[in-house]
Amino acid sequence: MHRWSKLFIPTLREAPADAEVASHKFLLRAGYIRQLGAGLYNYLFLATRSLNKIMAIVREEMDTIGQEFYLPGLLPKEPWEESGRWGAIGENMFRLKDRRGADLCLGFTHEEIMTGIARGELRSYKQLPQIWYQIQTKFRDEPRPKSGLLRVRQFIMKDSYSFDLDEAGLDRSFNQHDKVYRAIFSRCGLRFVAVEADSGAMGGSQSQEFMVYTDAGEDLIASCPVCSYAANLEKAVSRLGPLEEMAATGDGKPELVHTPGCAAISDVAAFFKISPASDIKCVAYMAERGFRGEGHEKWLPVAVFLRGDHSVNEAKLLGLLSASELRPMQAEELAKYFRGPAGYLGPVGLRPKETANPGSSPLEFAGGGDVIVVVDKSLEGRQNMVCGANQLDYHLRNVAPGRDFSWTLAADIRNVNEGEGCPSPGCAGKLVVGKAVEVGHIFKLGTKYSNSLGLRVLDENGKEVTPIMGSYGIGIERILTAAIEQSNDANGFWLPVSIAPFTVVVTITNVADAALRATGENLARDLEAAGLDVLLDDRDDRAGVKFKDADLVGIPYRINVGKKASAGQVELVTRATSTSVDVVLSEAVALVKKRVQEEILLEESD
RNA sequence: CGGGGCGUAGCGCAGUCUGGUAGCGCAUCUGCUUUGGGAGCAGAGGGUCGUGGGUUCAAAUCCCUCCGCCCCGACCA
Repeated sequence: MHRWSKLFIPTLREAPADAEVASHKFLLRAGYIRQLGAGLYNYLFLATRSLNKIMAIVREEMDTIGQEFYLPGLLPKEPWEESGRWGAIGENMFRLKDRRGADLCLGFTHEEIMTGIARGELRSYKQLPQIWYQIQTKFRDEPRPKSGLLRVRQFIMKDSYSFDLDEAGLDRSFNQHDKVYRAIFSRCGLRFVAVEADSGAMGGSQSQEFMVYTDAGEDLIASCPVCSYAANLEKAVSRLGPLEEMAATGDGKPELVHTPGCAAISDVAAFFKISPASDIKCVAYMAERGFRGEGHEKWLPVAVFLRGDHSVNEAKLLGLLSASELRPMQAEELAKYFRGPAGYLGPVGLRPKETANPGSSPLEFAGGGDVIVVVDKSLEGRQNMVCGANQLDYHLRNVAPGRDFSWTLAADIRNVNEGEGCPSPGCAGKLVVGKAVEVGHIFKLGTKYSNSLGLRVLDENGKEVTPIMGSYGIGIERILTAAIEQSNDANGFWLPVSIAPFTVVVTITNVADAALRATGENLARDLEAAGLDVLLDDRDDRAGVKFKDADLVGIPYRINVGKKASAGQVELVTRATSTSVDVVLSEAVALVKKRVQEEILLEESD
């Protein structure tokens, strides 16, 4: 039996000053974790119990579709060179040398290693499909660790990898993961949503994230309250409402207008008495293609045009250009490519580069032209717009995209705004945007790794084929942090029974009273015999101290053994609702069991 | 890496501007009282003031170096 008096549960009355988000504060205060360094935490007793329960659920569910492995965290360079990621990943990978000077890294993710195993062993289509997974420590040299366990440099991940013969097989593996992930997060008591996600510059056809809404999260999610549409803002699209075009002036051709001091969109809109939606905003970037090392292309000029009331989504732009990095153009570059200053940039008169291979990825650009001109789709077909004239203090009006200027690419590169129309066909809902934390991600990889590492099997015709892969991740600590973020108050937090370090704490209000003590001991033993995880608070402290601690540390149920015990009664407190009921001592075990059972059923039915 | 902030007892902080005995609350230890919402009284322990250097009779305090941590921006579980 676990006796609080013998355990190391260092609770804090005050949170350390540098903890900002709720989960970070409470994990520290409740004695779950202690910080070792930036993005590095020691997990103490309670955290370890909770994480073990989470991993047990993950394992149980994953075992229904896959096989558990355990790979090294310390990895040689060679597989990463074969895939090209030794150079591509850059600073985010921890690198080291062994005593002989050989390059090694700390495991960041394991596509290369799993694919290497497959390459060495898989020979026939008859051996497919395979789903291999592991629960293992990952190391990432994050540019900025933050928010306690939410973003760290060492964390536990369940990662799995699927190998299939064809697209249909990949669909099955992907859907199996989708189903299993939903079961895992439900059983962990999370209120989550599955959203469409960006698959990044790496290609890949489909990508879905599992998100838990919380202000501590770093992602923005657009979702429709009417239908089931939900997407990461990096990927989200929307339907725009109808717009009234401005009337043309003069002969309807572009007309130069003196607009002194009107550098900002709001100034321009006020000057012309138009809505920002009728103004063309310009954002000028330099884009880097390829990655440092091989195949590196130097900075390319990119001019992005979109509606004045819209903003550029850099993730979409990166994907569109197959670029690895973006930075704003500097003043000399603006002068070179636009011959005009910031605030008065416009598309008219630019010479757009042409794409050498329209529609394919990665895009290549033909010679000729000065700058890659990207136009947001919402500008297509517009009339009589206002834009910068590429000279100080002048704008153009009566500008029609397509008639008065052309472009290299027209695509969706803007951020969705809250209130815009849901993109689902026939849906009239208006999108809402909320912050969320990512707890899982499932991803169709395609043949990137099987190709680069040379994984082939023979199909039924004896022909060599390249298996198609998926990769799938769950952040174990993030399940715990997300659970805390979604269930806390001023006094502490409460975890779902499934992942709480203990299910019930038996609080003996006064251990100096031998009768109370005996009652508490017996009750705790009976609860344990009934299969519950019990913590007996037998500390020689005042009742108030023990109540405060119990409220703090995330245990969902508490039984007070106190003044009514002599009358054969104890008190069952439900932390989530802060409500208590008196219960006859002899019925206490059954009641707790019933509550726990109900909660588990509720979570599993989500 | 760019920008902002911080580093003084286990935790939260004051002291730094204006150099001169290192302090407060909580926690800890001992004793007595108390015992259903972070007890009271009495006593005690605990500090290379992040590091290194400089200025000075004298540095937590002024100057420089380095290190660490937190927050805001580009990455991801």
